[in-house]
Amino acid sequence: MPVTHPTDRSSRSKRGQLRHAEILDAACVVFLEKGYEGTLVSEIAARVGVVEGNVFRYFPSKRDLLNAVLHSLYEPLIADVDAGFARIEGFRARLRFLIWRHIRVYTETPGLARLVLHEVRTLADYPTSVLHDLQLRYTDYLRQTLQQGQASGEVQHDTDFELLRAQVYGGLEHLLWPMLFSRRKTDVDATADRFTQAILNGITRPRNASVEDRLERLERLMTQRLKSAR
Amino acid sequence: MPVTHPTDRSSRSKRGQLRHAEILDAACVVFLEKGYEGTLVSEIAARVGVVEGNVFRYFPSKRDLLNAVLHSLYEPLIADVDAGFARIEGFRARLRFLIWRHIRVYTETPGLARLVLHEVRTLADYPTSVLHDLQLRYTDYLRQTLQQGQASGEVQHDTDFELLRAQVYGGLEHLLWPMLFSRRKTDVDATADRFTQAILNGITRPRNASVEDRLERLERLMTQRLKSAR
Amino acid sequence: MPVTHPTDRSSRSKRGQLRHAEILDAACVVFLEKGYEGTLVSEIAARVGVVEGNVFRYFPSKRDLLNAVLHSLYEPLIADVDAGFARIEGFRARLRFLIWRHIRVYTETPGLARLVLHEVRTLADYPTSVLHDLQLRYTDYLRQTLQQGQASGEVQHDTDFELLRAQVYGGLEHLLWPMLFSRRKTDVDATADRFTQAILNGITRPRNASVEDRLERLERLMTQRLKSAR
Amino acid sequence: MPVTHPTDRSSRSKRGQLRHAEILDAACVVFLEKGYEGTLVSEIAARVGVVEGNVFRYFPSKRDLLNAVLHSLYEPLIADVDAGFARIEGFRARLRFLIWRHIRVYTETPGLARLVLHEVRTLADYPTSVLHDLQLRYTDYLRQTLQQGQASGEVQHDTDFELLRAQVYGGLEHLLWPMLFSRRKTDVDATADRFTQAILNGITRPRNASVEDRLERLERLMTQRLKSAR
DNA sequence: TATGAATGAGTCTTCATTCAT
DNA sequence: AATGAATGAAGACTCATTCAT
Repeated sequence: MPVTHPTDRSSRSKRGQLRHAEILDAACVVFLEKGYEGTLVSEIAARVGVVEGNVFRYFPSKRDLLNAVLHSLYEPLIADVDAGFARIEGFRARLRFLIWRHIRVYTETPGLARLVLHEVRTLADYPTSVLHDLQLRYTDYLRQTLQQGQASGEVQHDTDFELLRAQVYGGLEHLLWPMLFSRRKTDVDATADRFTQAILNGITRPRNASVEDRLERLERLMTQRLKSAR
Repeated sequence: MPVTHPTDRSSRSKRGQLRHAEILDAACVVFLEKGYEGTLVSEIAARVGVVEGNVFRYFPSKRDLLNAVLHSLYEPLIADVDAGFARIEGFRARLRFLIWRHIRVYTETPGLARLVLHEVRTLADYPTSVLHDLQLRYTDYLRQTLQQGQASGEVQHDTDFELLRAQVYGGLEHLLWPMLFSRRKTDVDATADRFTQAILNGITRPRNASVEDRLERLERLMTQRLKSAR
Repeated sequence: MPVTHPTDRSSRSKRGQLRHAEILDAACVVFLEKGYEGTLVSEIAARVGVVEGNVFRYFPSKRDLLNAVLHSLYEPLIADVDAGFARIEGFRARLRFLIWRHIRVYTETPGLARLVLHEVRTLADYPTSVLHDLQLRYTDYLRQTLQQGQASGEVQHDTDFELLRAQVYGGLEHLLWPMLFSRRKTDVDATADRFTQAILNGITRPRNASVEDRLERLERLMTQRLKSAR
Repeated sequence: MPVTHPTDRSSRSKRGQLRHAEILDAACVVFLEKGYEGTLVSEIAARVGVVEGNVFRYFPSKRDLLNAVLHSLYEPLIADVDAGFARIEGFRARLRFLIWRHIRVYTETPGLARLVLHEVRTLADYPTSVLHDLQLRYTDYLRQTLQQGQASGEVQHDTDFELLRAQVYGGLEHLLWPMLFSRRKTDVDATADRFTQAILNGITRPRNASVEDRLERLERLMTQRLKSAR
């Protein structure tokens, strides 16, 4: 699954590849910090220590540079999720993992969410963009998890994936957004637990919790009586 | 003999009020379509058919114009929600109403969500902005609804409002976002039902689906017992 | 010496004359405070309580309004200097009066000096302007005073008026300019005395300070001589 | 690998330095001719033959450009005055030199005085500006000269430096101002002589010139008589 | 491969002045 | 005589991108 760029990597010298990476790293930092519009190509260049125009030797446009940055951030993330999937089994555990991992994106790469949601998705050409593909791949693990839950009977059969995806990623986005600006550290595990719980069971009280208890007791009693009566 | 300013509504002629409204309408269209940064004051002016500078007779700055637009969109929305609350009773019905009404915002004012979430909230001064107040007022109905649900015992007592709000509005945002670009009409009622259901009950199958089955069995047993006891 | 304006005064109603004066007064305040460029026609209008465009019914342009303001300020000033001249006699007393009166302009109408020197004289058409005439009339009293001093033998016959005028008004301008921004009150009389002294006698020590000493000695000698001669 | 900015002189190519100088020269001409407000950045650019925005590669703002212009004009001037001071001794000669040199500023750099006095000193931030420093350095030579004159007994001990400075630079400004618009050449030396004379001795006739002569004669006579009488 | 100069199309905002009513 | 809407010509500053060297 090699990363490919419009400019053929093979046609670049060792020095050139280094420069390419330097610019990418610098762009990463600046884009995450300032967003797309707020980022100046000149600042990226200055950070690398090259001249403004030189950036365009490596990336045809600011937008292409952004795409490369997104690519470089998403690929390891997706790989990490993939590894988690290989390690973790069970519908509930996997759902919780996906949520937990996503929260970590917010805490470890603050700015990525903003960049993706508030800057890039706005651009008119989003549906055809590189980012769209990356997001599809990233969210596909949730689709698999849902299917697994349905197969195991833990999840209702008619649960809509689109809706679930919206709930998970949209909900987390709103929940975590304010954190980007607050000083408080987020308790990743606790937040993941609460959120997963809400997704799984909703907010209503199991109305018949005590009913069940009573039923169970009754059944036990009856069964004993019936046995002993025989 | 008070000093009058263009912003004094009282000091504006019929024609002036009309122009004010025209500019506001045009700004509304353009802001919703292109976002804040993407909007040119010159385009708004052109749409109305006046010179660019004339816009500033009515609104001191581009930002003020945006605020006026947001105000003009939110106020009737909030009023409508308020009316709904006066009409509708019961925790479940109200929750469903809030969700249903929010979906209608997306279908009837596509772009508002994007404008609010992807453009304005990004601006550094958001917390002190007019929009922030409007959003607080808008989302407060959900807070009331949650409290009502907890009071009536339908909702778990420890349900976090922040989390619920994130789930509802964040989830709907993600769910409805693609609709802005698709041609399909959204079935507002069906979507509201499904979403409300997900929020209330989560996605897992109710473990106690067989309560009735078991009751039936118990009844059968008891009946037999009584018969045999005779 | 009636003040004449491009718009014939006779063609204006009583109300119109009042408005004319109101605008002039307001303009006076604002021009003195903010300078020419810094003054907005709209602010003048607002101060009067009329609409921006209405100012132009009374004064064809901002520049004309400025001229009228300068006129209204200089005429009484010149009249006052004239009255002083009728009252005061003698070269030295008159020179001191002119200096003293000019210092009062700075203390009583701060802003006029700035307006004249730093704003108006800069304009390319200064030499042909109304202001130029007013300044000529204002400074002519110094010319008369100089001639009087020369006639009485108190002033060197070849003293250049241009130079004297420059020394007096230029020197005072520089001396008093910083005062416009400082909080300290100026001692008008003391300043006038010092300045007049500098103009009259320069800064060097009178070589003949000891004339009286020497006269005294001579008188002593003569007295001794006469005594011994007896 | 330091981050380089256009303002780093070291990071500029030969061509860049040339352009820098070209812009500075053009700005010098236009600022001196039209003043600060009257100067358009676009005109400076046009004069150099570059696009308007390119000016901002070399000078961050119009105001910075002005400062650079003032710097480039004052520094050689101050250096020249300093050299004059090293060459010339004596209170009178130095005062005359300062006046003479200042007149040459007006004849050789017409517009500088206007720029400094009528445009820049007006700006609100003058006291903290580059110009303020330059002016302090420039006028400090007069302060030294005054002290020297007082030390040698040629100048009254209570002469106020503020007043002298005002007389010299304010007087010269007024005196030379009309020259900026006249066609006549100024006789620098003659003007310097006259002005210095006025500053030193004022305008009044040495009332007791003949008195001294007579006294001197008397004293001589008396002394001789006394000697011979013994 | 890199530099740094140059471009050009904005972008919001200001304000004296005119004009229809 | 007054209103207030409308105009139009700036005017400083930005920034992605191109290009000659």
